Amino acid sequence: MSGQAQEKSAQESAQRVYAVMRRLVLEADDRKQRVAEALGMSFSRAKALRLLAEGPLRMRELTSRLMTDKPYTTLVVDDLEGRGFVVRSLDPDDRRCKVVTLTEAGREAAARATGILTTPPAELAALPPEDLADLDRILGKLH
Amino acid sequence: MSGQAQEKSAQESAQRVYAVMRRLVLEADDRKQRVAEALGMSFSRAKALRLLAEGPLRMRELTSRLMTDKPYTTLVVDDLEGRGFVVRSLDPDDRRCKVVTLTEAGREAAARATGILTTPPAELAALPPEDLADLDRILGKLH
DNA sequence: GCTTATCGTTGTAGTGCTATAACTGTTACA
DNA sequence: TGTAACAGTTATAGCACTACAACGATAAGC
Repeated sequence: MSGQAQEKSAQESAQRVYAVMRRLVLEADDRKQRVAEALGMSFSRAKALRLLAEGPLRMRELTSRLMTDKPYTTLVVDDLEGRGFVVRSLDPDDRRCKVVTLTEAGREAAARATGILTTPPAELAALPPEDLADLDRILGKLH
Repeated sequence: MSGQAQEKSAQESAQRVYAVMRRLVLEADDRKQRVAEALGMSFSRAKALRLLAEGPLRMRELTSRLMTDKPYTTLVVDDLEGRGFVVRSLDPDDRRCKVVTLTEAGREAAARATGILTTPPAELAALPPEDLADLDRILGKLH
C-alpha cells in the first residue's frame, strides 16, 4: 500500500471510529435525562455539583466553568443551596467574592451523577478483555 | 493474573476508555453549536434535515424519529419549508398523511451539517495509522 | 353508514436557559 | 481621596423546546 493510500485508509478508519464513539456517547443524551431524573433537578444543576466536587469555587469561577452568565449562576446556586447541596460563604481574601462549597449531601448527589454518567455502556464493557486493554492502551495516548 | 482480577482490570479499562470517548465526543457540544451557526438554525432543525437526507418521511415518522411531539414537528417543518429546505406533499396512499422531502438546497445543508458532525477530532485523526486500524477493528465489532 | 381512530394543524401554557441592564458592596489605583 | 473596576444580585425580556387539549380531514372496522 502506498503512503498516500495508507493515509487515506487511516482517515477513513478515524471517521468510522469516531462514528462508533458518537453513537456510544450520545446514547448518553439519555443519560443526561437519567441524571436529571435521579437527582430531581435539571442537568445544568448536576453539572455544577460535579464541578464543585473537585473543590470549592467562587461564583465567578463557576460562571466561567459552566460557560454561562452571572445571573444564571446565582439562580443555580440559589436552587442548590435551597436543596442543601451547597453553602455560600464570604471569601475572606476578597469580601466581594462568595465561595460555593458542597455539603455532604451535595457530595453524595454529585457522586450519584458521576456514577450514572461514567458507567460505560454494557455493549462496550462486554468486549473481550484483550480488546478493552488495547483500547485503553491506544486511547490513553490522547491527552 | 486471576480470572477475577482480569475481569476487574477489564472493567477499569472500559471505564477509562469510555471517559476518553466522552471527552472526544462532548467536545462535540461545541459542534452542535457550530452546526447551528453554520446553517443559521437551531440544532433540532439540522437534526431533522439529516434524518430526511436518508429519505422522505411522513410527519408522524419524523415526530417519532426526532423523539418530539406532533405540534413541534409541524413547527420545525414549517420553518424548514419557509427556508426552502423541504417540501410537504400529500401521501397518495393515505391522504391524511403528508410526506416531507428534502429539496436540493436542503440536501446541501444536511451534508454540511453531517460534515461538521462526523469529522473526527484532530487529536484522534493524528494517531498512528496502526492504532487507528486497531481501534477500527475492535470498535467495528460493536453493533 | 356510523363510529372510532389516526394525521396533521392550531392554540396555549410552562420550563429551562440566555442576554442585558441596573444596582449594591467591595477593592484597586491614580 | 476620589474614580474606576469587579463580584454578586435582582429584574426583565426573549428563545427553544415540551406538553396538553381541541379541531378538521381522512381512513378503518363493525
